[in-house]
Amino acid sequence: MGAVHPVVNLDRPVLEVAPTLLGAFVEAGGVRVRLTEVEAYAGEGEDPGSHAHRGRTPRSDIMFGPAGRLYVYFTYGMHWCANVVTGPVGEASAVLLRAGEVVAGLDTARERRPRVRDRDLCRGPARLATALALDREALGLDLLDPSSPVRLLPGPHDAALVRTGPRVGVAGEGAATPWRFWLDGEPTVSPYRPGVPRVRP
DNA sequence: TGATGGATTACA
DNA sequence: GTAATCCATCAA
Repeated sequence: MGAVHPVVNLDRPVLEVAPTLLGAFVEAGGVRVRLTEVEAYAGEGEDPGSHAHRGRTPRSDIMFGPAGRLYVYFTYGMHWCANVVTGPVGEASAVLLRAGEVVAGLDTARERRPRVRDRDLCRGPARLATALALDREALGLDLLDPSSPVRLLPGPHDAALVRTGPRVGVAGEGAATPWRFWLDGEPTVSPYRPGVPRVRP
């Protein structure tokens, strides 16, 4: 069964779910993070920036599964990034956890990310995954299961502070959609960097 | 089977 | 500004 008290109903369109995750907590590896920045990624054919754009593959498979699962992927040969799967089974979508504020387990987070200021501990998707010790081991975990090693917990959400804009690092058609959401005034929100358009020789 | 480039980060 | 550094995906 699903969660007794889901933080939000994740089994809805990703664009509705994504902004409501701001202010919620993710807890893993002894660290709790308050989410300040996320991005929505939709499914097959709808979103050129999505891993599921070209349909179901071994990697994107989990995005087609039930909402509330953790999707972690490896990129640039060294980094892990974490997503929350959303929407009904058969429809691929997920929310990338881009940044947050460490609100518990600060010492542990500092050990995992030495030599950076506290506000930079989770300021970026791969940094957030590192601070929470998320990697392939966490792929597919149920975030709504209270006994899960990685959990999504309700937190105060102020809709008036939500801002939107284009996603970071997404180029091409997918760059036009303002599917990045963040909380205004939060120092932990990552700096914006436009996607580099793919150039053909 | 080989080529390509990435939802990034740290450091010069 | 650019090196680091695997692997999913795709073309053949």
